[in-house]
Amino acid sequence: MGEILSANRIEGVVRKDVPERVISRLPIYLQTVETIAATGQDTVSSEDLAARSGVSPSILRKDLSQLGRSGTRGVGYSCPELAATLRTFLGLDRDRRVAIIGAGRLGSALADYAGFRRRGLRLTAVFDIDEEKIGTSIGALTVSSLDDLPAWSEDIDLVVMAVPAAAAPAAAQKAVEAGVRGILNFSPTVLDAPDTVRVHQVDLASELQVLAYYSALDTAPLNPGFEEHRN
Amino acid sequence: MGEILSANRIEGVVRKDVPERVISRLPIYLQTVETIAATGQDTVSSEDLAARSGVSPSILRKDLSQLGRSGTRGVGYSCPELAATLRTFLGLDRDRRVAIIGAGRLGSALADYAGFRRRGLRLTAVFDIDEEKIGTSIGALTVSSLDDLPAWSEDIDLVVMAVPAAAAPAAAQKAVEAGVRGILNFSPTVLDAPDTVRVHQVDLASELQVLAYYSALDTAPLNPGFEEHRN
DNA sequence: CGGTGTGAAAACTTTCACAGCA
DNA sequence: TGCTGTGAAAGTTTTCACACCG
Repeated sequence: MGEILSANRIEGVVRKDVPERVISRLPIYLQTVETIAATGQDTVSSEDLAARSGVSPSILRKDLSQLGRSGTRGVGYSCPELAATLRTFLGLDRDRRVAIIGAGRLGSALADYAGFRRRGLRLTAVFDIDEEKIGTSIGALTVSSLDDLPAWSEDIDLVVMAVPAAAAPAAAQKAVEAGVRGILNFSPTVLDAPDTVRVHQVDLASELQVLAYYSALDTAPLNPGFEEHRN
Repeated sequence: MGEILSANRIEGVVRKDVPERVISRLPIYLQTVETIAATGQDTVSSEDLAARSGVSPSILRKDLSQLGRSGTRGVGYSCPELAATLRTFLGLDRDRRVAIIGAGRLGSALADYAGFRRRGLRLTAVFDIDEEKIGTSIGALTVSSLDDLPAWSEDIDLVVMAVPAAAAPAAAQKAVEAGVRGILNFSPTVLDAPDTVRVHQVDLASELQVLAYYSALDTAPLNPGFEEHRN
Protein backbone atom coordinates (compact mmCIF):
# COMPACT_ATOMS: atom_id res chain seq x y z
CA MET A 1 0.00 0.00 0.00
CA GLY A 2 1.45 3.26 -1.10
CA GLU A 3 5.01 1.98 -1.15
CA ILE A 4 7.56 4.58 -1.98
CA LEU A 5 9.05 4.11 -5.38
CA SER A 6 12.78 4.24 -5.12
CA ALA A 7 14.15 4.92 -8.57
CA ASN A 8 13.47 8.67 -8.56
CA ARG A 9 14.51 9.37 -12.05
CA ILE A 10 13.34 12.65 -13.50
CA GLU A 11 14.55 13.80 -16.85
CA GLY A 12 17.40 11.37 -16.60
CA VAL A 13 18.81 12.82 -13.42
CA VAL A 14 18.76 10.52 -10.45
CA ARG A 15 17.96 12.49 -7.31
CA LYS A 16 18.53 11.90 -3.68
CA ASP A 17 15.51 10.02 -2.48
CA VAL A 18 13.29 12.80 -1.12
CA PRO A 19 10.91 11.61 1.62
CA GLU A 20 7.19 11.79 0.96
CA ARG A 21 6.71 14.06 3.96
CA VAL A 22 8.92 16.61 2.25
CA ILE A 23 7.21 16.23 -1.12
CA SER A 24 3.83 16.83 0.46
CA ARG A 25 4.98 20.19 1.81
CA LEU A 26 6.42 21.48 -1.46
CA PRO A 27 3.06 22.40 -3.02
CA ILE A 28 2.33 24.55 0.01
CA TYR A 29 5.64 26.36 -0.34
CA LEU A 30 4.96 26.82 -4.02
CA GLN A 31 1.59 28.34 -3.39
CA THR A 32 2.91 30.58 -0.63
CA VAL A 33 5.87 31.83 -2.63
CA GLU A 34 3.63 32.53 -5.62
CA THR A 35 1.31 34.54 -3.42
CA ILE A 36 4.27 36.52 -2.09
CA ALA A 37 5.72 37.03 -5.57
CA ALA A 38 2.35 38.34 -6.73
CA THR A 39 2.64 41.20 -4.24
CA GLY A 40 5.87 42.27 -5.93
CA GLN A 41 8.14 41.16 -3.09
CA ASP A 42 11.24 39.68 -4.69
CA THR A 43 12.91 37.73 -1.91
CA VAL A 44 11.68 36.02 1.22
CA SER A 45 13.38 34.66 4.32
CA SER A 46 12.94 31.12 5.58
CA GLU A 47 11.35 32.56 8.68
CA ASP A 48 8.69 34.46 6.78
CA LEU A 49 8.00 31.77 4.20
CA ALA A 50 7.77 29.15 6.93
CA ALA A 51 5.35 31.18 9.02
CA ARG A 52 3.09 31.75 6.05
CA SER A 53 3.24 28.08 5.12
CA GLY A 54 2.51 26.84 8.59
CA VAL A 55 5.83 25.06 9.22
CA SER A 56 8.98 25.78 11.24
CA PRO A 57 11.85 27.70 9.63
CA SER A 58 14.30 24.84 10.16
CA ILE A 59 12.09 22.33 8.45
CA LEU A 60 11.59 24.70 5.56
CA ARG A 61 15.33 25.17 5.13
CA LYS A 62 15.96 21.42 5.34
CA ASP A 63 13.22 20.73 2.81
CA LEU A 64 14.45 23.33 0.33
CA SER A 65 18.07 22.32 0.73
CA GLN A 66 17.11 18.91 -0.61
CA LEU A 67 16.27 20.49 -3.96
CA GLY A 68 19.82 21.84 -4.13
CA ARG A 69 20.98 25.17 -2.78
CA SER A 70 18.22 27.60 -3.57
CA GLY A 71 18.70 30.51 -1.20
CA THR A 72 21.29 33.21 -0.71
CA ARG A 73 22.91 33.49 2.71
CA GLY A 74 22.19 36.78 4.38
CA VAL A 75 19.38 37.49 1.93
CA GLY A 76 16.82 34.73 1.66
CA TYR A 77 15.17 33.01 -1.28
CA SER A 78 14.42 34.66 -4.61
CA CYS A 79 10.68 34.26 -5.05
CA PRO A 80 10.63 33.71 -8.81
CA GLU A 81 13.61 31.35 -8.73
CA LEU A 82 12.22 29.33 -5.88
CA ALA A 83 8.84 29.06 -7.57
CA ALA A 84 10.50 27.83 -10.75
CA THR A 85 12.62 25.30 -8.85
CA LEU A 86 9.57 23.95 -7.07
CA ARG A 87 7.51 23.72 -10.24
CA THR A 88 10.26 21.89 -12.07
CA PHE A 89 10.91 19.56 -9.18
CA LEU A 90 7.25 18.64 -8.88
CA GLY A 91 7.04 18.06 -12.61
CA LEU A 92 4.59 20.87 -13.17
CA ASP A 93 6.57 22.61 -15.89
CA ARG A 94 4.73 20.42 -18.29
CA ASP A 95 1.01 20.36 -17.37
CA ARG A 96 -0.26 17.22 -15.72
CA ARG A 97 -3.47 15.98 -17.27
CA VAL A 98 -6.24 15.20 -14.84
CA ALA A 99 -9.56 13.43 -15.33
CA ILE A 100 -12.45 13.42 -12.91
CA ILE A 101 -14.54 10.28 -12.56
CA GLY A 102 -18.00 11.08 -11.28
CA ALA A 103 -20.03 13.99 -12.62
CA GLY A 104 -22.27 14.33 -9.57
CA ARG A 105 -22.27 17.32 -7.25
CA LEU A 106 -18.81 16.71 -5.91
CA GLY A 107 -17.24 15.92 -9.27
CA SER A 108 -18.79 19.02 -10.81
CA ALA A 109 -17.64 21.16 -7.90
CA LEU A 110 -14.08 19.88 -8.22
CA ALA A 111 -14.14 20.31 -12.01
CA ASP A 112 -15.15 23.89 -11.41
CA TYR A 113 -12.06 24.66 -9.41
CA ALA A 114 -10.54 27.60 -11.15
CA GLY A 115 -6.99 27.05 -10.01
CA PHE A 116 -6.14 24.00 -12.14
CA ARG A 117 -4.27 25.78 -14.91
CA ARG A 118 -2.45 28.16 -12.65
CA ARG A 119 -1.22 25.25 -10.58
CA GLY A 120 0.20 23.14 -13.39
CA LEU A 121 -2.79 20.89 -13.86
CA ARG A 122 -5.04 20.50 -16.85
CA LEU A 123 -8.50 19.00 -16.63
CA THR A 124 -8.92 16.90 -19.76
CA ALA A 125 -12.01 14.80 -19.17
CA VAL A 126 -14.95 14.04 -16.91
CA PHE A 127 -16.49 10.56 -16.82
CA ASP A 128 -19.67 9.04 -15.44
CA ILE A 129 -21.69 5.87 -15.86
CA ASP A 130 -25.07 7.57 -15.63
CA GLU A 131 -26.63 7.86 -19.11
CA GLU A 132 -28.44 10.99 -17.94
CA LYS A 133 -25.16 12.76 -17.32
CA ILE A 134 -23.17 11.55 -20.31
CA GLY A 135 -23.15 14.23 -22.98
CA THR A 136 -23.96 17.09 -20.59
CA SER A 137 -21.45 19.90 -20.13
CA ILE A 138 -19.34 20.72 -17.14
CA GLY A 139 -17.50 23.94 -17.77
CA ALA A 140 -15.84 23.55 -21.14
CA LEU A 141 -15.95 19.75 -21.04
CA THR A 142 -18.54 17.19 -22.05
CA VAL A 143 -19.14 14.26 -19.74
CA SER A 144 -17.96 11.00 -21.31
CA SER A 145 -18.97 7.44 -20.59
CA LEU A 146 -16.64 5.69 -18.20
CA ASP A 147 -16.57 2.85 -20.73
CA ASP A 148 -14.70 5.16 -23.09
CA LEU A 149 -11.91 5.74 -20.59
CA PRO A 150 -9.47 3.37 -22.37
CA ALA A 151 -9.62 5.60 -25.45
CA TRP A 152 -8.35 8.50 -23.36
CA SER A 153 -5.49 6.65 -21.74
CA GLU A 154 -2.85 8.69 -23.57
CA ASP A 155 -4.34 11.93 -22.28
CA ILE A 156 -4.66 11.23 -18.59
CA ASP A 157 -1.95 11.19 -15.97
CA LEU A 158 -4.02 11.47 -12.81
CA VAL A 159 -7.58 10.72 -11.82
CA VAL A 160 -9.84 12.25 -9.20
CA MET A 161 -12.47 9.79 -7.97
CA ALA A 162 -15.72 11.46 -6.99
CA VAL A 163 -18.14 8.55 -7.07
CA PRO A 164 -20.13 6.76 -4.35
CA ALA A 165 -18.15 4.28 -2.27
CA ALA A 166 -19.83 1.31 -3.92
CA ALA A 167 -18.76 2.41 -7.40
CA ALA A 168 -15.19 3.32 -6.47
CA PRO A 169 -13.36 -0.02 -6.73
CA ALA A 170 -14.65 -0.78 -10.24
CA ALA A 171 -13.92 2.73 -11.46
CA ALA A 172 -10.44 2.60 -9.94
CA GLN A 173 -9.85 -0.69 -11.70
CA LYS A 174 -10.65 0.93 -15.04
CA ALA A 175 -8.38 3.86 -14.27
CA VAL A 176 -5.54 1.50 -13.40
CA GLU A 177 -6.08 -0.46 -16.60
CA ALA A 178 -5.96 2.77 -18.55
CA GLY A 179 -2.50 3.34 -17.13
CA VAL A 180 -3.06 6.35 -14.87
CA ARG A 181 -0.22 7.04 -12.46
CA GLY A 182 -2.12 8.44 -9.52
CA ILE A 183 -5.59 8.47 -8.03
CA LEU A 184 -6.99 11.03 -5.63
CA ASN A 185 -9.88 9.27 -4.00
CA PHE A 186 -12.71 11.25 -2.43
CA SER A 187 -14.81 8.12 -1.88
CA PRO A 188 -14.75 6.72 1.64
CA THR A 189 -13.15 3.42 0.60
CA VAL A 190 -9.61 2.14 0.75
CA LEU A 191 -8.67 1.34 -2.83
CA ASP A 192 -5.95 -1.09 -3.60
CA ALA A 193 -3.90 -0.61 -6.68
CA PRO A 194 -0.59 -1.91 -8.01
CA ASP A 195 2.61 -0.25 -6.79
CA THR A 196 2.86 1.70 -10.01
CA VAL A 197 -0.23 3.68 -9.12
CA ARG A 198 -0.26 5.96 -6.13
CA VAL A 199 -3.53 6.37 -4.29
CA HIS A 200 -4.26 9.25 -1.93
CA GLN A 201 -7.34 9.27 0.17
CA VAL A 202 -9.38 12.34 1.12
CA ASP A 203 -12.28 11.46 3.35
CA LEU A 204 -14.54 14.19 4.68
CA ALA A 205 -15.93 12.10 7.51
CA SER A 206 -12.54 10.79 8.65
CA GLU A 207 -11.11 14.28 8.74
CA LEU A 208 -14.05 15.52 10.75
CA GLN A 209 -13.82 12.58 13.12
CA VAL A 210 -10.20 13.46 13.86
CA LEU A 211 -11.26 17.04 14.58
CA ALA A 212 -14.10 15.67 16.69
CA TYR A 213 -11.60 13.82 18.85
CA TYR A 214 -9.60 16.95 19.50
CA SER A 215 -12.72 19.03 20.03
CA ALA A 216 -13.63 16.78 22.94
CA LEU A 217 -10.27 17.21 24.65
CA ASP A 218 -9.89 19.92 27.25
CA THR A 219 -13.61 20.51 27.47
CA ALA A 220 -15.31 20.11 30.81
CA PRO A 221 -15.64 16.40 31.58
CA LEU A 222 -19.22 15.18 31.24
CA ASN A 223 -18.68 12.68 33.97
CA PRO A 224 -16.51 14.15 36.71
CA GLY A 225 -15.56 12.08 39.72
CA PHE A 226 -14.45 9.23 37.52
CA GLU A 227 -10.79 8.55 37.79
CA GLU A 228 -7.87 7.36 35.79
CA HIS A 229 -8.11 3.77 34.62
CA ARG A 230 -4.68 2.33 34.09
CA ASN A 231 -3.95 -1.29 33.38
CA MET B 1 0.68 25.93 14.48
CA GLY B 2 -1.48 22.91 15.21
CA GLU B 3 0.21 22.19 18.53
CA ILE B 4 -0.92 19.01 20.19
CA LEU B 5 -3.04 19.65 23.21
CA SER B 6 -1.77 17.65 26.12
CA ALA B 7 -4.53 17.41 28.69
CA ASN B 8 -6.45 14.61 26.97
CA ARG B 9 -9.36 14.40 29.27
CA ILE B 10 -12.47 12.77 27.92
CA GLU B 11 -15.45 12.19 30.13
CA GLY B 12 -13.24 12.47 33.14
CA VAL B 13 -10.91 9.69 32.15
CA VAL B 14 -7.33 10.76 31.69
CA ARG B 15 -5.76 8.93 28.82
CA LYS B 16 -2.24 8.25 27.69
CA ASP B 17 -1.33 10.96 25.23
CA VAL B 18 -2.17 9.33 21.91
CA PRO B 19 -0.11 10.65 18.98
CA GLU B 20 -1.93 12.43 16.16
CA ARG B 21 -0.68 9.87 13.66
CA VAL B 22 -2.57 7.21 15.56
CA ILE B 23 -5.72 9.32 15.90
CA SER B 24 -5.80 9.94 12.17
CA ARG B 25 -5.90 6.19 11.49
CA LEU B 26 -8.72 5.40 13.91
CA PRO B 27 -11.54 6.65 11.64
CA ILE B 28 -10.29 4.29 8.94
CA TYR B 29 -10.33 1.34 11.31
CA LEU B 30 -13.81 2.36 12.43
CA GLN B 31 -15.08 2.47 8.91
CA THR B 32 -13.45 -0.83 8.00
CA VAL B 33 -14.71 -2.66 11.06
CA GLU B 34 -18.23 -1.32 10.48
CA THR B 35 -18.11 -2.58 6.92
CA ILE B 36 -16.99 -5.99 8.14
CA ALA B 37 -19.62 -6.06 10.88
CA ALA B 38 -22.29 -5.25 8.30
CA THR B 39 -21.48 -8.51 6.50
CA GLY B 40 -22.32 -10.40 9.68
CA GLN B 41 -18.73 -11.36 10.49
CA ASP B 42 -18.36 -11.11 14.24
CA THR B 43 -14.62 -11.08 14.83
CA VAL B 44 -11.65 -9.97 12.80
CA SER B 45 -7.91 -10.57 13.08
CA SER B 46 -5.36 -7.77 13.11
CA GLU B 47 -3.99 -9.14 9.87
CA ASP B 48 -7.31 -8.94 8.06
CA LEU B 49 -8.39 -5.61 9.52
CA ALA B 50 -4.99 -4.12 8.75
CA ALA B 51 -5.00 -5.31 5.15
CA ARG B 52 -8.44 -3.86 4.54
CA SER B 53 -7.43 -0.58 6.18
CA GLY B 54 -4.22 -0.25 4.24
CA VAL B 55 -1.79 -0.50 7.17
CA SER B 56 0.54 -3.14 8.61
CA PRO B 57 -0.75 -5.59 11.22
CA SER B 58 1.79 -4.48 13.80
CA ILE B 59 0.86 -0.87 13.51
CA LEU B 60 -2.78 -1.75 13.83
CA ARG B 61 -2.15 -3.75 16.99
CA LYS B 62 -0.03 -0.97 18.49
CA ASP B 63 -2.67 1.61 17.67
CA LEU B 64 -5.53 -0.39 19.15
CA SER B 65 -3.56 -1.35 22.23
CA GLN B 66 -3.39 2.35 23.06
CA LEU B 67 -7.15 2.40 23.54
CA GLY B 68 -6.80 -0.29 26.20
CA ARG B 69 -6.99 -4.03 25.60
CA SER B 70 -9.56 -4.50 22.91
CA GLY B 71 -8.84 -7.88 21.35
CA THR B 72 -8.84 -11.47 22.49
CA ARG B 73 -5.62 -13.46 22.12
CA GLY B 74 -5.98 -16.39 19.84
CA VAL B 75 -9.24 -15.00 18.43
CA GLY B 76 -9.01 -11.41 17.21
CA TYR B 77 -11.15 -8.36 17.76
CA SER B 78 -14.90 -8.42 18.28
CA CYS B 79 -16.30 -6.21 15.52
CA PRO B 80 -19.16 -4.62 17.46
CA GLU B 81 -17.02 -4.06 20.55
CA LEU B 82 -14.17 -2.57 18.60
CA ALA B 83 -16.52 -0.27 16.71
CA ALA B 84 -18.04 0.91 19.99
CA THR B 85 -14.60 1.48 21.52
CA LEU B 86 -13.47 3.52 18.54
CA ARG B 87 -16.63 5.58 18.44
CA THR B 88 -16.40 6.37 22.14
CA PHE B 89 -12.73 7.14 21.93
CA LEU B 90 -13.23 9.55 19.04
CA GLY B 91 -16.08 11.22 20.89
CA LEU B 92 -18.67 10.18 18.32
CA ASP B 93 -21.06 8.57 20.77
CA ARG B 94 -22.58 11.97 21.13
CA ASP B 95 -23.00 13.47 17.65
CA ARG B 96 -20.59 16.22 16.71
CA ARG B 97 -22.32 19.22 15.22
CA VAL B 98 -20.89 20.45 11.96
CA ALA B 99 -21.54 23.64 10.01
CA ILE B 100 -20.51 24.31 6.44
CA ILE B 101 -19.42 27.80 5.48
CA GLY B 102 -19.88 28.40 1.78
CA ALA B 103 -23.03 27.33 -0.06
CA GLY B 104 -21.44 27.20 -3.49
CA ARG B 105 -20.95 24.05 -5.53
CA LEU B 106 -18.42 22.53 -3.18
CA GLY B 107 -20.28 23.43 -0.01
CA SER B 108 -23.52 22.02 -1.41
CA ALA B 109 -21.78 18.86 -2.52
CA LEU B 110 -20.26 18.34 0.91
CA ALA B 111 -23.59 19.10 2.62
CA ASP B 112 -25.10 16.44 0.47
CA TYR B 113 -22.80 13.76 1.77
CA ALA B 114 -25.12 11.07 3.01
CA GLY B 115 -22.74 9.53 5.50
CA PHE B 116 -22.77 12.28 8.15
CA ARG B 117 -25.25 10.72 10.54
CA ARG B 118 -23.92 7.23 10.22
CA ARG B 119 -20.47 8.48 11.03
CA GLY B 120 -21.33 10.38 14.19
CA LEU B 121 -21.63 13.81 12.64
CA ARG B 122 -24.62 16.06 12.41
CA LEU B 123 -24.87 18.88 9.91
CA THR B 124 -26.59 21.73 11.74
CA ALA B 125 -26.13 24.78 9.53
CA VAL B 126 -24.89 26.13 6.22
CA PHE B 127 -23.69 29.73 5.92
CA ASP B 128 -22.89 32.08 3.08
CA ILE B 129 -22.41 35.81 2.56
CA ASP B 130 -24.13 35.91 -0.81
CA GLU B 131 -27.63 37.43 -0.45
CA GLU B 132 -28.74 35.33 -3.42
CA LYS B 133 -27.99 32.13 -1.55
CA ILE B 134 -29.21 33.07 1.92
CA GLY B 135 -32.65 31.60 2.49
CA THR B 136 -32.34 28.91 -0.19
CA SER B 137 -32.44 25.25 0.82
CA ILE B 138 -29.69 22.71 0.82
CA GLY B 139 -31.11 19.34 1.71
CA ALA B 140 -33.14 19.87 4.85
CA LEU B 141 -31.29 23.05 5.80
CA THR B 142 -31.77 26.69 4.94
CA VAL B 143 -28.70 28.74 4.13
CA SER B 144 -28.05 31.36 6.82
CA SER B 145 -26.11 34.59 6.67
CA LEU B 146 -22.56 34.27 7.90
CA ASP B 147 -23.27 37.32 10.03
CA ASP B 148 -25.67 35.19 12.06
CA LEU B 149 -22.98 32.67 12.95
CA PRO B 150 -22.52 34.01 16.51
CA ALA B 151 -26.14 33.12 17.27
CA TRP B 152 -25.38 29.51 16.42
CA SER B 153 -22.26 29.21 18.51
CA GLU B 154 -23.82 26.81 20.99
CA ASP B 155 -24.81 24.44 18.17
CA ILE B 156 -21.57 24.10 16.29
CA ASP B 157 -18.50 22.08 17.21
CA LEU B 158 -16.75 21.93 13.86
CA VAL B 159 -16.75 23.94 10.68
CA VAL B 160 -16.06 22.98 7.06
CA MET B 161 -14.75 25.92 5.03
CA ALA B 162 -15.81 25.77 1.41
CA VAL B 163 -15.32 29.35 0.30
CA PRO B 164 -12.91 31.00 -2.16
CA ALA B 165 -9.38 31.54 -0.84
CA ALA B 166 -9.90 35.29 -0.56
CA ALA B 167 -12.91 34.86 1.72
CA ALA B 168 -11.40 32.16 3.91
CA PRO B 169 -9.44 34.16 6.51
CA ALA B 170 -12.38 36.42 7.43
CA ALA B 171 -14.77 33.50 7.61
CA ALA B 172 -12.31 31.52 9.74
CA GLN B 173 -12.02 34.50 12.07
CA LYS B 174 -15.78 34.47 12.59
CA ALA B 175 -15.78 30.75 13.23
CA VAL B 176 -13.02 31.12 15.80
CA GLU B 177 -14.89 33.95 17.53
CA ALA B 178 -17.98 31.75 17.66
CA GLY B 179 -15.92 29.24 19.61
CA VAL B 180 -15.69 26.34 17.17
CA ARG B 181 -13.13 23.70 18.09
CA GLY B 182 -12.00 22.59 14.65
CA ILE B 183 -11.92 23.79 11.07
CA LEU B 184 -11.64 21.61 7.99
CA ASN B 185 -10.42 23.98 5.32
CA PHE B 186 -11.01 23.22 1.65
CA SER B 187 -9.78 26.65 0.56
CA PRO B 188 -6.23 26.79 -0.73
CA THR B 189 -5.00 29.08 2.04
CA VAL B 190 -3.13 28.42 5.25
CA LEU B 191 -5.37 29.70 8.03
CA ASP B 192 -3.97 30.66 11.35
CA ALA B 193 -6.01 30.19 14.44
CA PRO B 194 -5.38 30.07 18.17
CA ASP B 195 -4.11 26.83 19.71
CA THR B 196 -7.58 26.01 20.95
CA VAL B 197 -8.81 25.57 17.38
CA ARG B 198 -7.44 22.81 15.21
CA VAL B 199 -7.21 23.49 11.51
CA HIS B 200 -6.88 20.73 8.91
CA GLN B 201 -6.18 21.58 5.33
CA VAL B 202 -7.50 19.72 2.30
CA ASP B 203 -6.21 21.16 -0.93
CA LEU B 204 -7.16 19.56 -4.23
CA ALA B 205 -4.30 21.13 -6.18
CA SER B 206 -1.64 20.29 -3.58
CA GLU B 207 -2.74 16.69 -3.45
CA LEU B 208 -2.65 16.45 -7.22
CA GLN B 209 0.75 18.10 -7.34
CA VAL B 210 2.14 15.45 -5.01
CA LEU B 211 0.68 12.77 -7.27
CA ALA B 212 2.14 14.62 -10.25
CA TYR B 213 5.60 14.36 -8.72
CA TYR B 214 5.31 10.62 -8.30
CA SER B 215 3.74 10.19 -11.72
CA ALA B 216 6.91 11.60 -13.24
CA LEU B 217 9.17 9.14 -11.42
CA ASP B 218 10.04 5.86 -13.08
CA THR B 219 8.73 6.96 -16.42
CA ALA B 220 11.08 6.74 -19.34
CA PRO B 221 13.67 9.48 -18.92
CA LEU B 222 13.21 12.30 -21.40
CA ASN B 223 16.96 12.62 -21.48
CA PRO B 224 18.47 9.14 -21.54
CA GLY B 225 22.20 8.62 -21.61
CA PHE B 226 22.59 10.71 -18.50
CA GLU B 227 23.76 8.69 -15.58
CA GLU B 228 23.42 8.42 -11.90
CA HIS B 229 24.85 11.26 -9.86
CA ARG B 230 25.57 10.09 -6.35
CA ASN B 231 27.32 12.18 -3.76
C1' DC C 1 25.55 41.54 9.69
C1' DG C 2 21.97 38.41 8.63
C1' DG C 3 20.11 34.36 7.00
C1' DT C 4 21.09 29.93 4.65
C1' DG C 5 22.83 25.15 4.77
C1' DT C 6 23.85 21.28 7.62
C1' DG C 7 25.81 18.04 10.92
C1' DA C 8 24.55 16.08 15.40
C1' DA C 9 21.02 15.34 18.95
C1' DA C 10 16.42 14.63 20.23
C1' DA C 11 11.91 13.10 19.39
C1' DC C 12 8.92 10.28 17.27
C1' DT C 13 7.15 6.22 14.43
C1' DT C 14 7.35 1.72 12.63
C1' DT C 15 8.94 -2.92 12.52
C1' DC C 16 10.43 -7.06 14.71
C1' DA C 17 9.95 -10.91 17.39
C1' DC C 18 8.20 -13.27 20.98
C1' DA C 19 5.99 -13.68 25.68
C1' DG C 20 1.57 -14.52 27.37
C1' DC C 21 -3.10 -15.49 27.44
C1' DA C 22 -7.88 -17.34 25.80
C1' DT D 1 -2.69 -23.64 19.18
C1' DG D 2 -3.32 -18.92 17.41
C1' DC D 3 -3.34 -14.25 17.69
C1' DT D 4 -2.94 -10.22 20.69
C1' DG D 5 -0.09 -7.01 23.35
C1' DT D 6 4.37 -5.13 23.97
C1' DG D 7 9.28 -4.33 24.94
C1' DA D 8 13.46 -3.43 22.30
C1' DA D 9 15.63 -2.31 17.80
C1' DA D 10 15.56 0.05 13.58
C1' DG D 11 14.24 3.75 10.91
C1' DT D 12 12.48 8.30 10.11
C1' DT D 13 11.52 13.21 11.02
C1' DT D 14 12.20 17.35 13.50
C1' DT D 15 14.78 20.49 16.18
C1' DC D 16 18.94 22.67 17.56
C1' DA D 17 22.80 25.37 17.05
C1' DC D 18 26.28 27.16 14.60
C1' DA D 19 29.66 27.33 10.69
C1' DC D 20 29.74 29.66 6.58
C1' DC D 21 29.10 32.89 3.06
C1' DG D 22 27.03 36.89 0.26
